[in-house]
Order: sequence, then structure tokens, then C-alpha cells
Amino acid sequence: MSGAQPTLDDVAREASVSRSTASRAINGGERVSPEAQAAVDDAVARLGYSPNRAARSLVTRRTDSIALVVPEPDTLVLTDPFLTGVIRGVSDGLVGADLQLVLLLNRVDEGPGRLARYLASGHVDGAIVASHHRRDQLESALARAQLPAVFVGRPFGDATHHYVDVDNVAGARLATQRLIDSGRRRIGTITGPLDMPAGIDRLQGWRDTLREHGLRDDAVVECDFTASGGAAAASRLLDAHPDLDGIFAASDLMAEGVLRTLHSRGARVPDDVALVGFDDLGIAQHTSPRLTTVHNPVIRTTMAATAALLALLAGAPVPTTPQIFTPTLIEGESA
Amino acid sequence: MSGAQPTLDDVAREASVSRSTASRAINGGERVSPEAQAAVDDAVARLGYSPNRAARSLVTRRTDSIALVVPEPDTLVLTDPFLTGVIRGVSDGLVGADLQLVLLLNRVDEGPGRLARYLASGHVDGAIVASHHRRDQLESALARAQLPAVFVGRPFGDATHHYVDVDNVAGARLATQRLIDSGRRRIGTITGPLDMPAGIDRLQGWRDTLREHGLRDDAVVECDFTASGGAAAASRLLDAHPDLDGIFAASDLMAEGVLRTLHSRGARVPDDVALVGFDDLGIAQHTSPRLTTVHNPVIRTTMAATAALLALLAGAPVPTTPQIFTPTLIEGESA
DNA sequence: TTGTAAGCGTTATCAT
DNA sequence: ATGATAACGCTTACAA
Repeated sequence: MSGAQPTLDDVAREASVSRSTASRAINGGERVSPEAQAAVDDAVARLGYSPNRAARSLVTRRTDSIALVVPEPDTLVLTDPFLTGVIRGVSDGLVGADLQLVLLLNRVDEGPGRLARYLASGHVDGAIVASHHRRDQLESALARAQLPAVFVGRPFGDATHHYVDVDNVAGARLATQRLIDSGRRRIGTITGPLDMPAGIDRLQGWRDTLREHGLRDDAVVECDFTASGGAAAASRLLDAHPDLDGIFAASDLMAEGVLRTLHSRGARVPDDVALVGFDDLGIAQHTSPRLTTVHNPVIRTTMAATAALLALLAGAPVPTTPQIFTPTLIEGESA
Repeated sequence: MSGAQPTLDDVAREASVSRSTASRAINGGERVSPEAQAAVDDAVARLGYSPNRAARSLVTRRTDSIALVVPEPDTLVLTDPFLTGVIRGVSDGLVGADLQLVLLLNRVDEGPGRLARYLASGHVDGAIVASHHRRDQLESALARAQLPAVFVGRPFGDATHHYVDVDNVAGARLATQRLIDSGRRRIGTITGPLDMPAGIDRLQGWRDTLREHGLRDDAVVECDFTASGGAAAASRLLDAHPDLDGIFAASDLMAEGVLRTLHSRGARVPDDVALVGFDDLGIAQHTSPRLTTVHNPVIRTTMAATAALLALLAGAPVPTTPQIFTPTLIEGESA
């Protein structure tokens, strides 16, 4: 009933070795005799010892924690299953790593200063950045702080940052091609935020595909990855281009909104207007009709980002060429 | 371009005061002359000084971090918008508190040991527990560790734990009453996991209301708060009780699944079967028909939990009577 | 292989 | 109000 945590000295005493030997035994056991190792292991178990992170950090100059940064200025996007997938992926990628996962969310309507300052202050050893926007200044902040970081999704700047991504252009091509294959010739798109690489790239893939087929690429409405945004955007898109027979929504959440708008206008899906989404993070199977979409391997992507960060932290040579995952088309009933 | 973080000594030197004075000035400024205070503030700003958390922790014996614990054994529930709301609420509740938010997720198929050990090891000053299950042993672990903690949702054990909750019984009564008011007399329910208080209480509220009206309360299928689970549960429920004219689903995610099953069976909603859900976390507005549901103020609840934890950490007297929020009925088109 | 000893950057105690 | 000085618990030369 001592209440107080046992210290390394307690362990050393219990194991009848010096504090340094105990320390060595606990940290991998270099230059420790089998007997000493066993005695220390025993003492640790008996005492329920757990190293004091603060003391360790103070001398190792590492914090043994990494930040998951979500610099999302828009509250709504947190409803996005994407974030949940990212959290799950990072968490899973950390198994056995004994690193704390510190969550760094932007407060609503807050500038980029706080996050940048925090990251520059040496409170974490590294960072994974998700939902990165052009104006969030995270790239420069991370570079200045020289903090090991991996972006989930291609960053904007020069090629100095590590990142992992899904091939959004290819995914959008898949979606658009699917619409063309089902006979559509007048295809519009509802984009993600165009200050995010995912938004930009998916628009690009849509445009490239249409042009290659000699089709018009002027039916575009910028949106925000939310369902209600998607519904509103669909109204504007259909008002401006009543002849549309296909729509590519750059996220399933937006596609859900599009579906509502189409229903309320009495347009049949896919008979009147075919629809393809993007993400496949649980929404697509629950819409009616089920959404044809592009599978975005978020968890795999994020686990890869975590692995890359761990490698960086371990000082391993990490290739600067990013890891890019290939999305696949998921057939539904909407196209 | 020194790269290294400035230390308190640097600040003291820059401000021409002793290290102790600098420290006092930085920590609230007790017994510091205005001149000294100004000089230190200046130096801090010029140097971009940020205290070394590890060194501070070592002496204060606080870690300045709290854990958000999600001991969810079931991967799927992480798709639940509930978790997103919790994260947002805790994060928002932490504004200005200068506390790190450490995310502690259960790994899939993992026992409760790791989380309990972590919490007992003094790595965090306190914890907020969400998505608590009966067998996750968190209550005893937290009690043993004497770690300040606040549960989001009533815990199982005796009244020793602090918690914040929504009145799930009242919410379920609201939902059930709504079905009765619309003329339904044969009402079933699809429950949440019955090893979770939210699952238990919502079942209770449904049952109480039916009994008070002299209606049968035997049409029950236990489920898991997921959409696909809800769809399957609805099939079983309707097979066993073909005469049902109303269903209370204990979460919107499950209600979404129920809706699919009803559609596929050609049952009209609400004409043939009326449906009320629970949560109103963004799903309800996107179904067709829009779901009638019970608003669960997750963000407010979670912010209150965070505030309570902060008070506990500050040593403030926190009443042991829990804060209970009242849910409200949200009209949709499904009942 | 082991132990001794010197810090890591901060707060807290206690004179002044 | 201020400034020495002693912890806090750990890792890591360096010596043995």
C-alpha cells in the first residue's frame, strides 16, 4: 500500500544490482549478464515497476510521444469517417512501439499558430498530419522545427516532406471511367475543398478522363466533403447543367447529399443520373441505392504513414519517394 | 540558428534575473516584481521559450496530460459518430488548459490489461472514459490506481466514480412515447450492447413506457450499435413478431440498418412500421425517410466530463452527484 | 559485465 | 522580492 510508484532504485535494490545495471537490463539488456537480467526482470514484475517517462525524457531528449495533427478548420469534417479511419490506423500502427499518441485538433475558428507552436516546442518526437490544408502553414512549421513528420496525403510544397497517399487521380479516373462505361456522356463533378490535395487530385482525374474521351469538363461545383454541402452543391450543379446524366462526387459523404437532392427532384438513380462516390468508409453500403464508389484504403495508408514515422524516429533511412496506394472500384447500384 | 531549445537559464540570463525568479514569473508570477515580470515575459517572447515538460513533470509529479480512454473491444463501433463527438468534446473542453490529450484505444481483440496497466503507471494525471463496457475492468483499475477519472456514461460499480451522462432512460421513453402517440400498439426494440449502460438504460426506458401503457414488451433483439447489426437484428425481430407496427432502435446507426431491412421487405416507413432512433449525430437527417430520433448531446456531455476532470485535477471540490443531460426528441419522417 | 558519478531542466525550500 | 541550492528519476560516459 505504498501508493508511490516504485523507482529504478527500488528495482535495483530488489534485484541486488546497481541502478545502471537495472537500467541497462530494462532497456534491451546490452552488456547485462543473464543472471542480472533475470533478477531485474523479476524485480520489475514483483514491484510492478514502470519507468518514469519524464525522467527518461529529460535525459534521452526524446518524449516518446508523437502527435496526430488534424488541422481541420472546419468543424464539420470531423463527422467524416475518414478521421476515424486515420485514428484507427495510427493507433494500430503503433502496436508495440511504446509511444504515446497525442491528439492535436484545431479548435474551431482558430488560426494555425497554436498547432505550429506546439509542434515547434519539442513536446513530441514526431508528427503525422492528416486533413492538411494549404493555408494551415504546417509544412513550414514542421520544416522549421525540423520535426520528423509524415503527411497522410501529398503536401503542397517541394518534395522535402515525407508522405503516404492514395492515388487520388487514379481513383477519380476509375470513377469517371465507370460512368463513361455505363454510357454516360454528360458528366459533372462535385469536388472536395480545392485547398486540399485530395480535392485537387480527384478533380484532376475526373477532368483528364473526360478530355481523353472528348467529353466536356465544365460541370464542376466546388464543395467541402460534407453531406449537406453535397446536397446543396448538387442543386447548383443540376440547375446549371440540367442535361447531366452522370455525377462523380469526390467523397461518399457528399454523394449521400447528392442522392438526397436527386431523390427530392424525382430523378432516378442510376436511370436518370448515375452517381459514383469516393471513399468506401462505411457509408456507401448504407445508401439506397447502394453507392458505387472507389475504395480508399485509409487504414492501410495511415498505418504505412505511422510505420514511416517510426522508421524516421529510429534513424532508419527512409526513402523520400512516397508510398502511394492504389484505390479500387467498388460496384454498387448507383452507376 | 541554434536548433536547441532555449532553457530557463537562457531566459533568466536574457532577463538578467535568477533562474528562480524566471520560473516564478513564468508560473503565474507570485512574488515577482512588475519589472522582473516584464523582463521575463520579454525574454520568453524573444527567445521563443517553451518550458520543458519532462523537467517540469519530474519535479511537480504531474504529467500535464490526460487520457481519453476508448476501451472498445469491437472495431466497428469506431465507425460510430459517437466517438468523433467525444473527441471533439474533450478537445474543446481542454481549451486553455495546456494539457496534452493522449488517446488510448483498445487494440482489436486485446484484453483490458494494457490500458489498465498504462493508466496505473502514472503516465497521465487523469482519464476520461468513453464507450465503457462491463468487462473492461477499467473501473477497478482506475480505483486501484487512484487516478482521477470521469466516465462519459454511468459506470457499473458503486457510486465512487465520477461521471456525466445523458438520461438514456428518459430518452428511450421519449422515443417510445412518440411511437405510442402516433398510434402504434405493437412496438419492438433493437437494443445496444447490454454490457454497456447506454444499452441497458435505453432498453429500460422502452420497457417502462410500454408497461405503463399496458403494452407488450417482449419484442426485443439485442444488437451492437452498428448499421449492419441493426439490419440483421431487424430481420430477426420482424420474423419473430410479424405484427410489429413500431420499432425503437437504440442508435441511429442501427436504425439505418433497420430502414434497409424494412425497405428490402417492402414495408413502408412510417405507414407500415414506424421507426425512432437515438443519437442525432448527423445520420438521422440523411436517411430516407429522415429519421425521427432522440438528440444525444454528446459534445456538451463530453465537455462537461472534461470540465469535471479539470476540476478534480485542480483539487476543486467536485460533487459526487453526476451531471445528467436531458435528451430531446427530434421530429423526422419515420414516425 | 558492473558500478560510480555526472548531468538532463525544472520547481520548491529556505535563507537573505 | 530574490537567489542559491537541493531534489525529481533516469540514462550514459567512464572507470574498474
